[in-house]
Amino acid sequence: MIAQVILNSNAKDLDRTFDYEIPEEMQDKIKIGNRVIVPFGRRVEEGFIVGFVDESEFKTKPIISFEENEFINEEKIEMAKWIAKRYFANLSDSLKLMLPPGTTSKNFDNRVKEKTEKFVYLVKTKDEIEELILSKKIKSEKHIRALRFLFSNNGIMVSELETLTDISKSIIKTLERNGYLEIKEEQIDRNPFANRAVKRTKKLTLTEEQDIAFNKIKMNEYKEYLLLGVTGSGKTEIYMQLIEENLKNNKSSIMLVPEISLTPQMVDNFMARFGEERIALLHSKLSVGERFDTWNRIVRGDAKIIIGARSAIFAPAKEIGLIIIDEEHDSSYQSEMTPKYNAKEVARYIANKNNCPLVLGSATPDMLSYKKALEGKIELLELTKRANNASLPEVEIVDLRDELAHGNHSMISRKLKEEIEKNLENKEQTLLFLNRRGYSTFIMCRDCGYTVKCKNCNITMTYHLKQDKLKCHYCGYETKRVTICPECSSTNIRYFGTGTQKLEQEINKLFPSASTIRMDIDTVTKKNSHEEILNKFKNENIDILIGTQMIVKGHHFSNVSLVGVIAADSSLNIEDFRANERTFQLLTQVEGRAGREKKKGRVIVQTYNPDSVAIELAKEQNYKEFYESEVGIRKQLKYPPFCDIIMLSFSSSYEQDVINQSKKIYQYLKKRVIEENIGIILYSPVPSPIDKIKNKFRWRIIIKCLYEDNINKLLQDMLEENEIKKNVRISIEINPYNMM
DNA sequence: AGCACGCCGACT
DNA sequence: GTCGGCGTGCTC
Repeated sequence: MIAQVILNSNAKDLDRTFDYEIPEEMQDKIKIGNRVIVPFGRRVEEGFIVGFVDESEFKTKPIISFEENEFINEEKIEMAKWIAKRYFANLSDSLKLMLPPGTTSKNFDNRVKEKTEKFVYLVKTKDEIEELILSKKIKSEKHIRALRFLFSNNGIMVSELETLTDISKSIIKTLERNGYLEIKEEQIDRNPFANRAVKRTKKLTLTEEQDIAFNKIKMNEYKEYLLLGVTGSGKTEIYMQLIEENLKNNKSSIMLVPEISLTPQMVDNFMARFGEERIALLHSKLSVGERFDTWNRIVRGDAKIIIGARSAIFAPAKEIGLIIIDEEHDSSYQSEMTPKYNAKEVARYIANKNNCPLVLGSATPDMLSYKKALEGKIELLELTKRANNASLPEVEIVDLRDELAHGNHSMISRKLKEEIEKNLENKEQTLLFLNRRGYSTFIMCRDCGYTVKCKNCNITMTYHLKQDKLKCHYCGYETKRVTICPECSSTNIRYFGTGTQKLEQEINKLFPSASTIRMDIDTVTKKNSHEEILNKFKNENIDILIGTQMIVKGHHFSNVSLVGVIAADSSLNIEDFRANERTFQLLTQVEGRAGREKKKGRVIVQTYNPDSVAIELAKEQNYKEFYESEVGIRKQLKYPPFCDIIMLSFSSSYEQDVINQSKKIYQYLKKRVIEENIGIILYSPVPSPIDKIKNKFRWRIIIKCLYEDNINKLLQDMLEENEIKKNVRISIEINPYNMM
């Protein structure tokens, strides 16, 4: 017997099986999915057995060693093949999705131990690291890249030495030897959800609407449901009771939530209902060791309730009986890293194979989901009332053009100012939402129009007040503040646009006695500070919380009675066909934060486009009407939900190579499309909206079509039949959310 | 992806 | 003469 092995490598040339002889003593023990060590050329590689054949046309070498792997079986291999094909990824990369992240490595001895206790701190600030790199003391590109990667977590890297790759280890050791960084070992508890004592709760009585929805969902049958419910309508209670139902059948449930709403508050709810020991929580802040432990609890069947972000869909659950996707419209379900899979599509695949229901929940569904619901392909379940009888908040739209006309040039309209004052008087809390971080979003010379751009990326740099620096939000590059225009030497430099930092400053000036706290990526960095900020806001009764996206998802603030949206237009003016949809979704979410308990909430939405349909309809959370108004445009312009968008992205350090490569591919596609009369809309290659990021030039080809087997075949052929220059990277994404 | 082979220039 | 640059090709 011969074993077919997929090597643990992401090289394109190695994306196929290699045959190996099975030594006598392994014959009856070795199985599909086993992790093996094999000789390869004159080195040794790690891989996984994906099949057996009787004989091989190659002269085979024997497997060196094998190890049981509970996470991979024939089903998982089949799923990995499906993913590799559908999303144009390596089989090896797709297979890795089925393993706890960070547990594959070149060296067997490096693998994670079940309990990891020692952590390594590399104590240096990001500034010091950049300085070090600039000083040219470290010459190797590899070392620099590794350093940047290791320190991407805001200067302090926390990791378990055991889990680092050999290369990283040796780099760290070398750097330490030369005194460039310090290593400290310490034992800490890094899981924000560990050891939380929560009082157990019992299930609530469902409202009539909830009860109807709940009873329509049938277990043990593959079917898709769309739970459309206004914010605060009690979708979570339905999820919990479905999970309870599924537990009675002794089956596992997977619930996906956007990473950002995987908050301690939400988790407490589930732990209080089901008990910590039955829940497996998968989120990005878990260390490799913790993740490994959690996967083992799942594979052993100890934890039958799996809650996590996108990648939790690959958890090794035993007998899946229910999949829930909360906030199903959220962009985080589309992976931007290879394999660029969509968790909703994967969930559908898994639900189908396991013959179980798939429940999609949202107040503002993806237009495709709602279209399918209207067509009867998904069963629509509706919740139109808020569960605790709270009324929807009172929303007022303020026209900022009016403010300007009345000489108010500040970010806070007179109405919003008035309402904040009222709240301060009544000792109620206020939430201010602005979808931009930093201080000023761009810096321009008033005399010649010069704007400061990042030297690595073709975008404007954002000014950050606290560090007094300009930052690139794409690559993290920082530079000093510009006081003299490098083009015309003028000192008439102006800072335009506003971010959360400036807003905070302005609020402090306007309301000197009010206490404020800011939450955005710049203040949420360490493992717990997300929760710390929210706790502080709640417990210390801070008057005003200022923040970006992250304050709007899933939080429940009982004393917040006023929400201010500083600039509703910021998501309206982006160059993306989803601009209206995003604005509607965001506003609906934000408005849902106001007055979720007894008090009636007030929302002030500031905008320069008060007539925008998205803004107007979000006021009443009128999803259906919004859908009706938007669907016509989508149909006319051939956008989702009427067709799929395929984005072929080309990037390279050499501009001419990207251009030539994209043109060559375009010619190939055009020829095939004409010759074979394939019904797609193929656009010529153009530079991406941000045409340079991290010193890589970026071009793209957009295709509009229904993504079916023949299109997949066309693109697979394209990759196979065209010689692609080594320095050019091609990536294919189906229905990307980020079109920049 | 590694790693060796091999073909050319440069240098103790 | 040999050391070392990186283009090419192969790994079951």
